[in-house]
Amino acid sequence: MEEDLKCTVKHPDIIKKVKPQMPKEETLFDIAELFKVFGDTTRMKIICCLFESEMCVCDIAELINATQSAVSHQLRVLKQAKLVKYRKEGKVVYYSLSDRHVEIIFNMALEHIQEM
Amino acid sequence: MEEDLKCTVKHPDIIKKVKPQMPKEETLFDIAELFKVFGDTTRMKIICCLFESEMCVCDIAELINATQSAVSHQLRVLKQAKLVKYRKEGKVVYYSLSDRHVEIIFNMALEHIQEM
DNA sequence: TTTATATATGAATAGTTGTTCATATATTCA
DNA sequence: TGAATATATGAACAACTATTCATATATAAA
Repeated sequence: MEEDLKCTVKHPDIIKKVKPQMPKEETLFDIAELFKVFGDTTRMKIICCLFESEMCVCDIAELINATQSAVSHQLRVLKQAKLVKYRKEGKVVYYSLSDRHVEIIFNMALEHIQEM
Repeated sequence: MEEDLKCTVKHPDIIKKVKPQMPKEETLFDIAELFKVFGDTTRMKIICCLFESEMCVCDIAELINATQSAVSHQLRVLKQAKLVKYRKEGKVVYYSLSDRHVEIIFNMALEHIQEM
């Protein structure tokens, strides 16, 4: 039941300077939530499909070799994060990226990966 | 034990066009892994601390109000993802961002959040 | 209205992950 | 050498998440 030993602060001046520059707790939470959505291979694949054009659920499933159900569940997550939008045409639902940010964020990560 | 019903492909032409443009499985996996690292509030806070200047473990812990142990564990994750680097000075270990990409990716996400 | 098909969704499960606690290691100083 | 301090790390646990299976809903066509 030992508490985690606290080290003593080394640079109170730096802490004092950095503290007010930190984004709000809520903002950091939202950003982490957004990245969480990107942080899954299935969702990443879905996003990549949509770089080219809108696509319906069953074509996505076929393309990334996943079940319709899995794709549908993940599309819901992407929809909630406002990363994709959709339109219905009869029975078929077409999904597409909701804005260009998604691709920019993706490419930035790709660059980082490739430099490592 | 019913298999997930497969829908029939709607647009074989689109699939044929998109398929070769998809990044390699391995690349997508790596990118998702990278985003996973960003997808945690504690790690996000640590990263934000380091935008301003290098910082030692106990100052980070104090600044984001977390235990030394939690910070240390998360710094290891960030280190493994090559998002931070460190230098040792006696007992004290100073961490800093390993490149500017981190800040760019962060800002892109911030923009996305703020437009929603 | 019945049948077939596209998509969505609830529940269960297995796997993953973050924190905590306890302790190890490394370094400095007396 | 011994005490104090900074950091790292292993194990355990709780919380979360992605997939699967089963089924519901919605639309179209016969």
